[in-house]
Amino acid sequence: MVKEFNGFNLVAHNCLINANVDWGNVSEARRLFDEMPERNEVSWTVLISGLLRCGRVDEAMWYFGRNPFQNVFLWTATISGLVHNGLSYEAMGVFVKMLASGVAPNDVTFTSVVRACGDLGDFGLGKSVLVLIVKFGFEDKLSVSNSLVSFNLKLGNIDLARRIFNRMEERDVVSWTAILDMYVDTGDLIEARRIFDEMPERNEISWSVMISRYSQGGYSKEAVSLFHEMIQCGFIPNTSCYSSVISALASLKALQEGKNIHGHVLKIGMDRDIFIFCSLVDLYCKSGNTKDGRLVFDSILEKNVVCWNSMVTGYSLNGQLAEAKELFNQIPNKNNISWNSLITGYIETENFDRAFETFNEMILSGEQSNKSTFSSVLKACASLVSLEKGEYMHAKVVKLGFQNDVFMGTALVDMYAKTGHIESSRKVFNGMLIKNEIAWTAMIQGLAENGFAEESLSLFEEMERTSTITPNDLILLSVFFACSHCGLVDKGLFYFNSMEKVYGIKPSERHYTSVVDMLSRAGRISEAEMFITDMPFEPEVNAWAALLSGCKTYGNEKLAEKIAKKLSELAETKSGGYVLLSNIYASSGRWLDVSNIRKMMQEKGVKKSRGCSWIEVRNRIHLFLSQDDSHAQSSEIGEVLKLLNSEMVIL
DNA sequence: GTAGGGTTAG
Repeated sequence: MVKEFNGFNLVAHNCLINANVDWGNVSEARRLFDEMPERNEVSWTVLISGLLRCGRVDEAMWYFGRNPFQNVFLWTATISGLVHNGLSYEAMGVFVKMLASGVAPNDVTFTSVVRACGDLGDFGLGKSVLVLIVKFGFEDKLSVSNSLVSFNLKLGNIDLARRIFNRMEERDVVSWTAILDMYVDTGDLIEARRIFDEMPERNEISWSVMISRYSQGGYSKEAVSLFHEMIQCGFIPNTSCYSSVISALASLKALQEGKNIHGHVLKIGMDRDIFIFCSLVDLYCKSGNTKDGRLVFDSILEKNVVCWNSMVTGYSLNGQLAEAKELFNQIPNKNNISWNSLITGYIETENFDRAFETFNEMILSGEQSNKSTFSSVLKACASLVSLEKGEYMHAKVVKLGFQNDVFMGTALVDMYAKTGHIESSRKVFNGMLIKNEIAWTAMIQGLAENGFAEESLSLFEEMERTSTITPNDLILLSVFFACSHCGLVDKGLFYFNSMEKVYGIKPSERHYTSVVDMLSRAGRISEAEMFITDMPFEPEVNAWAALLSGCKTYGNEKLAEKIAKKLSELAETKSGGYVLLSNIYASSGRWLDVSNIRKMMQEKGVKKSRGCSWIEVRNRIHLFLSQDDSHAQSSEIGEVLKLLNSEMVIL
């Protein structure tokens, strides 16, 4: 029996309110509700949950306070709505009031309440709720068990989550997806994939979990191929899948395929999803196309801070720092990622002064610097060889409690190594709780480049003995460098020969050059010559230079002449060739040849990067370029230099 | 009225 009043129908009216909320017409929904001569509990529930769904919390709570009805639906709708708006604390408050009012919670109430406990990260609270769940008899409800599994996963109680999962009599796609996410979270993507393949049922969310985690974990190719598989299996990808796969394509710089998906997304009308659009901005920018990235960015109607950051990063990555800075200034609600993006951009373009300036501004603005900030800024200290700044940053890292982070440790190891303080470097390295491949690389490389060849090699051997890490191309380069500098040629050759067979790494030009250097330094000139001619690709200019320097040390005039000729041919095509050749002539006192080459370079318009050095005095970097006296005190410095020269005694 | 998923920086 439908109740009629004033020619209106109460049930139909409630439906109309709901429909208006769904269409985003919240004001109309409110008007309809306010003008109703009579309302039942459904009217109140529909309006309040609708307002909460649209994020209009204050209005919703205003109505909630005036609602005359007592029923579990209304309480539950309000609790879940608050949780959805990130107001878990308030949600728990409503739950407590609900219990006090005498209305009994049901299974749906508990799923929301457990989620609130998870969002609050409060294990004790969760345990108290569990007591209530048992008291009301919902512990075996599938949805409640699922929420308990997720709660424990979120708080890191993996064993407990697993136990609840194993104890469940009934499992659905949600349970399986939660447990899949557990393996994904612990970084065991292989086990995660096994679970995924064996799941009795999959929906688009299970697919999206697997795809997004492949994408986030840097397994871009796997993400893309799983996406294709998903479509072949007849599933319709949701927005999450699209944003993840676009992000993976961005990492792969697969512009064409990304464009195809862009077109498809527009066609099916997913053109309002901010996640997809952030990834699209990233796609175009990572492929070097900031213009199109900007077009996509400008087309986003309601920009959030993430898409602003994507665009700033895009400009930064492509060296367009002026554009990056301009856009950065316009961000209405910057977060620390915005700052980090700009700082990284300055560092990548070697604008270290600007990087530090921006870092200081960041601190002054009250923005929290995080681990990423320091990992960038420490890199800048390393590039500037600025120990003073580096130590200052180290102190800040310790003060903020970041010192046990593997990224921090690695950045510090590298900074101390690059500034020549290998002892501090070792100290940081030894104190690191977790050492990954990059940390080992930094330390082995640091030792080798600071002349501690034996130590570098023994650390490499220690890594092989004590860790599961397999050497990468950079580590091997350092190993060759070390072998070369302590005359362990045969050892170096042994590792070179193991590269492909044992470690599965194809030697690059730089590895070959390193071996040429190793042989030349040891005086095994003919072997070096043979090696260079047998290389599978065109040798680097540096390889010839290494051989030439060996010839000179060991007095092989004939070969030296041949190489010099070869080098002058190469100089025609390779940009660094002229510079190298002129240096070689200079070192053997052939000044006429040197000046000829310089002339040739000028005529051909070849740019030589200028010689450059700097010192740090009282926390300021003083930069000096060759043939340039723009330093403010250059004339005084020149005078002092003259004085020092006159005082020098030639022995 | 419910539980599981997504975008940016190192």
